[in-house]
Amino acid sequence: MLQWRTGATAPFRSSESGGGLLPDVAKLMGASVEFNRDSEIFEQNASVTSVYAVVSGSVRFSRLMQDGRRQIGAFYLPGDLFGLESEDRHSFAAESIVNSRIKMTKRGSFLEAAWSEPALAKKIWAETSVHLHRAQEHMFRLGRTTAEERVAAFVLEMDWRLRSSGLVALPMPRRDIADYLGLTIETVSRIFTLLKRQELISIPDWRHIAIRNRSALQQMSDC
Amino acid sequence: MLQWRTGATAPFRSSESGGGLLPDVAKLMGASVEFNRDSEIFEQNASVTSVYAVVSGSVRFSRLMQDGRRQIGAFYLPGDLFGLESEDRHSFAAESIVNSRIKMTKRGSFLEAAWSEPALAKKIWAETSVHLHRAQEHMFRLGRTTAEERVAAFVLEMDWRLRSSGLVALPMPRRDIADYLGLTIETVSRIFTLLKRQELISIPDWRHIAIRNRSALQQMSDC
DNA sequence: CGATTAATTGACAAAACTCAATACGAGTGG
DNA sequence: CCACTCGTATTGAGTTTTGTCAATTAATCG
Repeated sequence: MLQWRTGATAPFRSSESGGGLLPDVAKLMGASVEFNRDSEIFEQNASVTSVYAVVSGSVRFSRLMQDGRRQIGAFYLPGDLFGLESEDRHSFAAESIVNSRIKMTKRGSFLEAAWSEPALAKKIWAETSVHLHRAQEHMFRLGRTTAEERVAAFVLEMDWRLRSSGLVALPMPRRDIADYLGLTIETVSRIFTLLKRQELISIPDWRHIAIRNRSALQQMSDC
Repeated sequence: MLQWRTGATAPFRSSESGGGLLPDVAKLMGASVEFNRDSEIFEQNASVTSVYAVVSGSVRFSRLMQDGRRQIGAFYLPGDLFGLESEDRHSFAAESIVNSRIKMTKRGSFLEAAWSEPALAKKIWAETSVHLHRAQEHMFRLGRTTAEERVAAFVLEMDWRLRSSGLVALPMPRRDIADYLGLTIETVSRIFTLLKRQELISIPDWRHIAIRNRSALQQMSDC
């Protein structure tokens, strides 16, 4: 069976801060572990023990309510560091969406190493700051944009973050997309169909979106 | 004229991480400056120059779209540090909601001091991590909860963060509440009226909310 | 090739939004 | 001190967007 991978086993790279962030940090990470599709990396409310980095595959960072409503706070893709939190407990869970290779290190030793060297301390902080920045962007989307704008932005975000210039191989099912965008799967599906009819995208199969009119998508998603 | 203040001029305190975070950081901050009601502390897209701390008053952290839609990403209240970002440009603006006293320091010197001392570096990171945590909480609210749940959570959040056990003096108008919660002012107003009719709160005047049934509010807002 | 899971489509319902009217309150001037 | 004005909040009526529930279609996996 062909293992599903989101892009190649990419070298570490920070998506927003222009490269060069993670190579140093990567030295602090331990050996990599394979997580199967849909397996839990850490549970919601579990105590924080480790820091993680995605080598290949992809991870959803999600939070569940008692009644089953779920919000995905982020997707972690190859090159992303995650689980780097100062709190004692995770307020979101992390699950591998597909078979994924994840590097792990105990948080304590990771941080001790980090604080001992100013340049590294700065990078750890900058990484957290990037995550904060992304969370704020996403918050903005969830608060103030239409379903159409969210889906358009999602396609562009995935294209950018997976570095898949034009043909996006989505590692996640519609359910995850919906829970990320604060919509239902039905709405996501309808908007995909709409964008297809407007010839902004095409959908060769469920897991691929091809961008056919990038500037129109950008205009639609622009904030 | 009586100046509007959100609680007393409180000593620094970190809301989530149990106190003791900011006293050390406060030493790094410069002199305080008074910002008038509705004045801009930094603009959206402005380059990042400084780090700020609220001494008294309150600040909204907001982002505007071309067509006028606005999302408030956070409210900063006495004791909060803000503007601590690794990016070069602000993607949100910061404006004082009421007359506010703000301490400021150049980011460069602040960070240099921080990195030179591991304990301090750790606190700076932890502070950013707290902001990240709040952003994720808020993201969850915006994505997956009803108007009623958002408003209930808002009242409790303000009560907690302003340490106003039961009688909340809201520093911000309905427009800001709405833009924070991703709703319209009409919806916020209707929900306040609803909560009042259910006797969960009372509204002595526009700027005050009295909590009358805390556990019911908690249940309503609970995630 | 059939069974199972995931995605799409359709019809209808509900939540929140828009636009308009009204009420309230703070501040100002008579 | 009272009346007037202006900004803000509330309330109401009707619309829109998105959600819900059900049926159908398309992939995937034995």
